[in-house]
Amino acid sequence: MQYLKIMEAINEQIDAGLLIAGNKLPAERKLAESFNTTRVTLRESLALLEAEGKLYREDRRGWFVSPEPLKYDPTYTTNFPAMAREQGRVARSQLLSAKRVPASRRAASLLQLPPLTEVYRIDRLRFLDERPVVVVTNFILPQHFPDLLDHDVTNSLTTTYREQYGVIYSKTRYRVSTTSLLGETAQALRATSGSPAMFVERLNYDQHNNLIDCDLEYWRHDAICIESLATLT
Amino acid sequence: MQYLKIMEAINEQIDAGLLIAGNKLPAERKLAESFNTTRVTLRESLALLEAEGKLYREDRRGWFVSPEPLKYDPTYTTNFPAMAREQGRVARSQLLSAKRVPASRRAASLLQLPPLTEVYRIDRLRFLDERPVVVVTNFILPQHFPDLLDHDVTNSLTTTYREQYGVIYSKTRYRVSTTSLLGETAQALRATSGSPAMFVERLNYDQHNNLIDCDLEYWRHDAICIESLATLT
DNA sequence: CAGTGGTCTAGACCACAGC
DNA sequence: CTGTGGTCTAGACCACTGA
Repeated sequence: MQYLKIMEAINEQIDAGLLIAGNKLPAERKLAESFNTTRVTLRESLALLEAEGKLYREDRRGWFVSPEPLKYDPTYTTNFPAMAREQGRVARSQLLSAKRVPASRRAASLLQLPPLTEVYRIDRLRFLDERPVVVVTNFILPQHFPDLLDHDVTNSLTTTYREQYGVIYSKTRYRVSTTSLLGETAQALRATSGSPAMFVERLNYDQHNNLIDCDLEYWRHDAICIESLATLT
Repeated sequence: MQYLKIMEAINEQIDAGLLIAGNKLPAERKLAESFNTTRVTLRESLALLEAEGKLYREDRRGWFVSPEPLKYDPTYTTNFPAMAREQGRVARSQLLSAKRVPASRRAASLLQLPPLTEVYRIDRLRFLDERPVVVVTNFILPQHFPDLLDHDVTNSLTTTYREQYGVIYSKTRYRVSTTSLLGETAQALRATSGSPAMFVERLNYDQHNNLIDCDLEYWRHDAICIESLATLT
C-alpha cells in the first residue's frame, strides 16, 4: 500500500507548513520520480488527498493545497459576501445567466409546480479569495417578484428581495449530500469531471410562510464546512 | 473520455432498474471486456459512480448498487433505530468498545477539557438493512453519568440518558464535512481505504445548557442525506 | 513551443473471499 | 482452490496551459 505512504508523506509536508495553502504542487512526473513510483500510483495518492479535502485540482493546471474551508451555516440569512467577510475572506460573484424559463423537472418538483410553469432561473459562480468554489442555481417563483431581472441579481438575492420587494427569508428546508462535478458545472469551477463535491439544496420561505425560491448549490467539497446550532424538537 | 460514457451506460442501467439496489455488479474483468476497455479505465468509471453515491464498494468483495440514502435530521432527537424505522428501514447497532479513557486531543478540544481528562469513549458500528453504514464515536463527560457503562450503551444513548439520568438533549452544534475512510474505520464499514465519506461532528447540550457529550460520525457517504428544516435568525 | 495533466493500454502479482 | 479485487508497472498519445 504504497499510495497510503505517499499520501501520509504529503500530508506531513502540509501539516509541517512546507506546502502552503493555495500553492501548486510540483509536476506529477516529478513527484512520481521523487517518490520512486509511477504516475498512476502517485495520482491515486493525490486523489485520496483530494477526497480528504487536503488538496484540490484545477483542470489541466495541476494540484494545489486547499485553504481553510468556509464555515457555512444554512440557518443563517446573511448572504455569501457577508458570510465570507465575517470570516476574513474575500468573496466575489459572477452572473452566468439570468432568465425566465419553463421550470425543469427537478425545479418543478421542488417548487411543487406543474411541469413547464415559468420561473426565473439565475446561475451564478461564486469565488472565495479569487478561487471559484460554488455554482449556485436559483429557481424563483415569479409571482412574488415582478420584473426581478431589472434589479441586481449578481450579488445578494436576499438583499434585493428585502429592499425591492419587502420579502424576508424566515424558514429554510435544506438538504446536503455528496456528489461529483460534471460538465458545465465542473468547467465553471475549473474542476476535472468527476471531482468530489458537496451538493446543497434549499427551499426558502418568506415571512408569511410562502415558498419563495429554491437553491441548488454545487460546492468544491474542500471549500465548505456545514456548521450550525440547532434547538432540538 | 471513454470513462464518462461507461459511467452513463451503467447509470442508465440503474435508472432503468436493470441493476437493483443492493445487487452486486459483474466482475471488473467481465465489465471491462463488455465495455471493450481495460480494468483501469473501467475502475475510473466505477469510482465516479461511487463518488456520486450511485454505487458502493465492499473491500475485496466487489461493487454494489446503492440503496436509497437515509434521511438524517441532525436537529431531531430521535435515535438511530427510531429514525430508520420511521423510514421503513431496519437498523442494528454493534458495540465496538466502551471504556473510560483520557480524552484524545480532538475530544478534549471539542469538550473544552484540559488534555488527558478522563471521559467515556463509546465506539459503535451501525447497520442499515444489515449494511454497515456508520461508525460513531462518543466522548461523554463522566460527571453527568456516574456508572454509565453499567447500562446499555449499544443502542440508544439518548434513551439511557433520559431514563437513567433524567438528562434530555436540548441543543446541538453540528458540523458536516467530507473526508475519506481510513484504517479501522474503513475496515469496520467493509470499505476500501480511501472511500469517500461524510463526517458529522456534534456537540450536545442538556436541558440546563450543559455540554454533555460529543459525537464523531463517519458515514458511508452514499448512505446518508442530511436534511433539516430551520427557522432563520 | 515545451511541459503538463488527462486519458488510456496491456499487462503483472498478491491476498483474500467464498466455494 | 479459483476467481476476484487491490495494487502496481512502464509505457503511450493528445490537448491544453502558460511562458
